Amino acid sequence: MSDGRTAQGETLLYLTDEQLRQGAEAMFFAYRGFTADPDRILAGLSYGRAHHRALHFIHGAPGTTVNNLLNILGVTKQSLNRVLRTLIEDGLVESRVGRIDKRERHLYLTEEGGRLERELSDVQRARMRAAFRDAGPEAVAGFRRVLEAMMDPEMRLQYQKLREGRG
Amino acid sequence: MSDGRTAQGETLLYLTDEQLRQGAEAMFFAYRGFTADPDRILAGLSYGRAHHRALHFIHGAPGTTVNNLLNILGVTKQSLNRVLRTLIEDGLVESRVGRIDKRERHLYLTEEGGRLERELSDVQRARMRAAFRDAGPEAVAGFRRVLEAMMDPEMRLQYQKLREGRG
DNA sequence: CTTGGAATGTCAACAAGGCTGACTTAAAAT
DNA sequence: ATTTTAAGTCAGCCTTGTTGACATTCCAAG
Repeated sequence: MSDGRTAQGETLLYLTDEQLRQGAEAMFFAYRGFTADPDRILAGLSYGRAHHRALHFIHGAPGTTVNNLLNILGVTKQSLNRVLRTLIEDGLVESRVGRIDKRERHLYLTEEGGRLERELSDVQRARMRAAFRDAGPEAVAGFRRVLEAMMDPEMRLQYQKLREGRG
Repeated sequence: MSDGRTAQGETLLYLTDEQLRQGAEAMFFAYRGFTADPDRILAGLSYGRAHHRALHFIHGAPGTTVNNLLNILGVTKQSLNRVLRTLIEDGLVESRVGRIDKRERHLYLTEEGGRLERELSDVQRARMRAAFRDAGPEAVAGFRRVLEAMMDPEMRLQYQKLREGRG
């Protein structure tokens, strides 16, 4: 309907509205699965998905500033601050004043914060590992190529920067 | 780290913790992109993502019951009811009492509801179409294989049932 | 026919986690 | 000296999820 030349051959068959619709539903259901396991753990503490995301990215880029984290997460500072404050109060995250620029706060996981981050990412990785194993290496390459193409350009930059920063 | 045999060869290289970590981040950033365009439209209308999801699945399975929708969306009936009520009040969704079982309510999009659903899915499909086109058919096949493997088994059943129901 | 259970709807209360707007403090940059 | 930036804070609002309690309607089994 939207481009009117779906029967042109195999090369375009995967771009029919029905295929795109299935892709959207796959994203919806898969994302639910993706977050389900960490969510179960977090429900027992008094934390949520937002805390998990903060722990995840602080773990991945120790010493990151609040502003940098803000850009990665794409939320307001008020929203992030609420989450960050509880994590600092509970001793999961440490906030150090910058040496070069003393306005900045650099964020690090404490030992306890590292433990929770690991617990959360372990269950999430377990599911992803199983999915990757089931689907095979070529499917995984395609999975990543499509997801990267689906990101907003700015988010794609953030994503690539994180990858480079770790190798 | 978690399984200790990452250097065994190419076949397992894609299962390193770092690869899984990147997969998780790709999911996070891509899902943001996936929802960004419909969210922008909804923000102007006093509706949210929950309304979009309801419209989407009613469109895809006209006449579905409330209970069926509940299972697909995975939320409580109270939560769905709040969303559904506003959509019905605003004339976007019609709720018909079942003929065979009069306890059931069958849900249909009105003309206006269909219009909004199309507007939302058009922008979402546009992004997905571009991503699929950039990534290529084989990547798309892999994308779907991995997402399907990532779902909870019950959700995978729902997903497959929806696919069958439409061909 | 009565009763139990299922499907639906509704009310109230609550929490997480988004948002805006206004404002402060400290430090860097101009 | 002034302006801008980074961070934090307070207050209030919205969406969307949750529980729990309860009413209604209706099918089906006893």
